[in-house]
Amino acid sequence: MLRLSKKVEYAILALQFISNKDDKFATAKEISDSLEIPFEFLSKSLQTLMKKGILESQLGVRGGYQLARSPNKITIQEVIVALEGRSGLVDCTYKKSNETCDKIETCLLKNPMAVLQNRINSIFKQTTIAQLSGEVKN
Amino acid sequence: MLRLSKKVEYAILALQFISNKDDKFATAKEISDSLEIPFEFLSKSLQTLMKKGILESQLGVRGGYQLARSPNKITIQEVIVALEGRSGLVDCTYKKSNETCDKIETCLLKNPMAVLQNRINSIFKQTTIAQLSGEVKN
DNA sequence: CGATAATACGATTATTTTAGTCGCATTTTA
DNA sequence: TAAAATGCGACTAAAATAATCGTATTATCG
Repeated sequence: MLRLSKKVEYAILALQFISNKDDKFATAKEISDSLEIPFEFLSKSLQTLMKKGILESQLGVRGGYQLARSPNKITIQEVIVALEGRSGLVDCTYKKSNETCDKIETCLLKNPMAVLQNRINSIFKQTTIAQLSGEVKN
Repeated sequence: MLRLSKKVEYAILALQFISNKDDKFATAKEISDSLEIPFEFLSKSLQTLMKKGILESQLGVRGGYQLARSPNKITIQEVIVALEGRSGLVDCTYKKSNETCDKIETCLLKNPMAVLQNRINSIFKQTTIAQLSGEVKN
């Protein structure tokens, strides 16, 4: 509950790892070995991050992944959205406007939850990969 | 992902309902009918909230539930903790101190995530049932 | 050119968590 | 003493998450 999925958790660790390698390419194998993360599982997340423009990949023999931009420009929010799609505290806060729930008129949850959601999102938007590796101040 | 469970969602709605009934007892049946929530499922949550001191119950025929204290003294955080037990963004932020994960020395996730967790918790601690029914300001 | 080391990607399976149900016991009141 | 309620444990169902498998494609190096 209110837990980050392994997909996101692994991805953040991997991004830190890649970030620390700096200019060289990091291979999925190398990352999964170092961090003891299932290779196939990690690979798919890296591929997703690539498609979303967070990572760049190089195919073939000396290939691998590198950050598409500076780690202080990559927020956790982006990583979450990339890997999970948009999500909300309650279903109705991320439903498209046309699929309204049938209790919409009387529901006392949607608006206040949307507010809380925004506050939480803003925490994730403010936190970058670079910050995580350094200290995060409270 | 980062979604409130139905248990918590229903419980919050139920607490709002009970709060609006004021001094009278609200029965689980009444609540589940009004809010269209599965009766048995809701009942268990209400019983848990009772054991945790958020609700008071009266057994027998004219029985039911009422708030154990004013709705502005009941935070969402309490409801979440009551129903889910403590939870964290990543496993290690809620593991007991003795069951440390084997990557503890090199892990770059635990401390920063604990910080984010605290920020999120503080949002939930600041939000009461009374506030939800009124407006929640951003 | 061909072997090898890498990513790309869809399909499938396994595991865990969440949601919901059932049955029966107990309590209280009218 | 019947009826209306909560209390509680065991069970089942469904959904989400995590992990695996198989195979195709791409690029480099010798």
